[in-house]
Amino acid sequence: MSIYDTLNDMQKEAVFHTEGPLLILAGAGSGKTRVLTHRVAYLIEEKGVQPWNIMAITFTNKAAGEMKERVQNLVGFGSDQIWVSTFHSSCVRILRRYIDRLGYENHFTIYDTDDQKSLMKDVFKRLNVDTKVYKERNILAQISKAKNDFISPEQFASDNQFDFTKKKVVECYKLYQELLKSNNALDFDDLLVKTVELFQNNQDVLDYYRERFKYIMVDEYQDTNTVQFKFISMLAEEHRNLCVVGDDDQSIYKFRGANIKNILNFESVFTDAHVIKLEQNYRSTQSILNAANEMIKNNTERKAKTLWTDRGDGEKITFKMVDFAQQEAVYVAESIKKYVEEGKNYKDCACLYRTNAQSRLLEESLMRYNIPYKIVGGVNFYQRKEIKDILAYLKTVNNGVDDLAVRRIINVPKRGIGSASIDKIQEYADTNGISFYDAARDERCLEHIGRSASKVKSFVDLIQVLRTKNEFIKVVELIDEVTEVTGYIRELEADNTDESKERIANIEELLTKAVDYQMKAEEPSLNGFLEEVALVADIDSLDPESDYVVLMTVHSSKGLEFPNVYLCGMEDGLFPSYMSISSDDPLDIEEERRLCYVAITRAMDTLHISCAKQRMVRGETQYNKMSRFVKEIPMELLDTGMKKAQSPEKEKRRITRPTQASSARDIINSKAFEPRQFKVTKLTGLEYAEGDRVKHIKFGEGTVVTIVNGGRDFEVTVNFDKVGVKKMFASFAKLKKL
DNA sequence: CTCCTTTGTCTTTTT
DNA sequence: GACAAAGGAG
Repeated sequence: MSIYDTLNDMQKEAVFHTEGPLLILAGAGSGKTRVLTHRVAYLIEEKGVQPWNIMAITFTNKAAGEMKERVQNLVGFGSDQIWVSTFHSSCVRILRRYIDRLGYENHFTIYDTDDQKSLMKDVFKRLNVDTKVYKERNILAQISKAKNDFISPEQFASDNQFDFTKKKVVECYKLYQELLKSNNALDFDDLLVKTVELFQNNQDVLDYYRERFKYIMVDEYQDTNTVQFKFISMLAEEHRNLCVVGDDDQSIYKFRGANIKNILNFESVFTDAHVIKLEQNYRSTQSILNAANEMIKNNTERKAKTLWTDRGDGEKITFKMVDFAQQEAVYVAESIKKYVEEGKNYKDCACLYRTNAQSRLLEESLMRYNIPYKIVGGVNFYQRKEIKDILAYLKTVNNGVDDLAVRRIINVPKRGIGSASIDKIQEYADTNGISFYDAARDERCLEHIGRSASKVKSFVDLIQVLRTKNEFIKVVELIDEVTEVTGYIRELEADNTDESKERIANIEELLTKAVDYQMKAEEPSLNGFLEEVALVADIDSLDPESDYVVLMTVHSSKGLEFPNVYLCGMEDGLFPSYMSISSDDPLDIEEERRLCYVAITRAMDTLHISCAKQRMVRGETQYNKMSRFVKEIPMELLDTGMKKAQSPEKEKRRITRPTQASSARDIINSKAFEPRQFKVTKLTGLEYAEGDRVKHIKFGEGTVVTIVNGGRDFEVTVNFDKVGVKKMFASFAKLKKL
């Protein structure tokens, strides 16, 4: 009996095939992580491969951590020598050692999206770009696309030399790169690009890593882009032991430059590649798989596969259509409540949606029902103002070359250094070819700026003191020092609002993370901390120990599984998104369908699909049809909740019931559970009485005729001047007394 | 220089 | 509808 006996035949084949290129087409839930971990174990224990000769690349830090842990359980000895990490952190590790060969300093900083945007703003200013014509986001997207395809600014220029619309973009790309370099910074895409450049120009470095990584494995291969492909194929070229695992049906990151051809054409690039399909699913019921299979069949660009399981049919998929988006949220909350009352756990439930904006309604509803929840994604912890401010201080202390960071905090908290002074310092820096911080330190520069000079001086002194201290103290203490000396915390405390309290809590959270880092890291350093912080995704913070419902986008849910899944907002225009419907490229819809496939296959036991006829999007009401994807699921797999109705008469009634009333009822019901801490207008005691003049948002002004206490809510009858008598629920009508 | 109001953009998804 | 950026008043 060996550890490999638990694998099925196909999985075994994948594990035992260790030499040469291997493509594993692993359907959702087919145990690909098991295969990967067992393969690592097999390499070490049966093939005598040294652990440090193995590299495994995953998509998220979380996946990397999980894989490490599972390998550890299988192998035990030496597993910490295996290089298990994401593309980005692998590259950072390599670049920290060798990037000086490309003329950067080894302690470079990593720019996130916000930093990129500010830098691009700077570029626009310097190039006199009309912000009415060009958008930072748009230009950055084009640059990112170029980088993902490994196109340098020069190449990009010559590719587009006859395209006048691209002329500005070309200039921006060039200057953007120059500024990044002078700030000693790399953006996310650069991490890959620079590593590949490093390999191309330094044979010795490439040889070193080729020798080191004799066996390479890549997870989520369908989401790799061209640079990433270059990166791994360069590394694997000599030993050719490249094993990639992926599912073309789960390729959902085209917008980020993922090249689905990497997986579809793997066999034509590596002609001797062995291909293995894993189609047995160990996660979901057959009903769920059937739904997923039937839907994904509608895609043209895919390698045919059909998932199956021996788990049995299981329950049908519930489908619920409601009138208003609010009701959908209530429905989900009630359903979760029932689920938990059956003795099950919150943490087994997940609410998935297409866009982050949808989380709000769900959040409010879950709150009312006292259901613990956690939102993944949205505004990333590290994107919050206070966190970015503190980190900018740390960056400035660590590396005064990052102009963005310095400019961000030179007047935070306010110390009387306005934009005029900042501009002057920048000007001085530019003309003398030095960094912003060095300019601020320069006596001669300060002469130009008059009154604020002393203030700039004291800022510089502050940083210098922190720098000196940094030599002796830990990261945690440095953060404490920063928040203390600058008066950052004091200012927030003085504010004493809910918001400022939350900010302080966030800063404390950052301190916890720093302590965490301090204990975990082999050689803790300020630089190391900043680096780790730059590469974490929100999904990495999911804690399997605590019991809460998880809310996230379908994108974030990739690679996860939950016994009970709610798929919300299944409406045409939302999912599939309006963008993909109106696109002239039919492949855009296919990408959405794959996304939907990912969503459905997250579910293990039960899946609930819901949609609303009416919903507010971007401040305007939208009326959407049920998603076309739902229609692609065979009816017999769906439980619409209609069956129990005995007579067709009854059926008809529930459909034609006035929408306002039913929606009001749901909202009232939801309020019955409302714990005290939430600010919702109390139902007892209306601000108006019979005979009062009131105003309704839609019907205009009118006179209250009667108010009837209907138990949970008041039923108000109003005679409106323009539209006549209307009956409505008080909590829903939101009448204002005049 | 700071604070307040107005205006505009966003919403598709993220390492 | 929410939030950031820009513009104007003090």
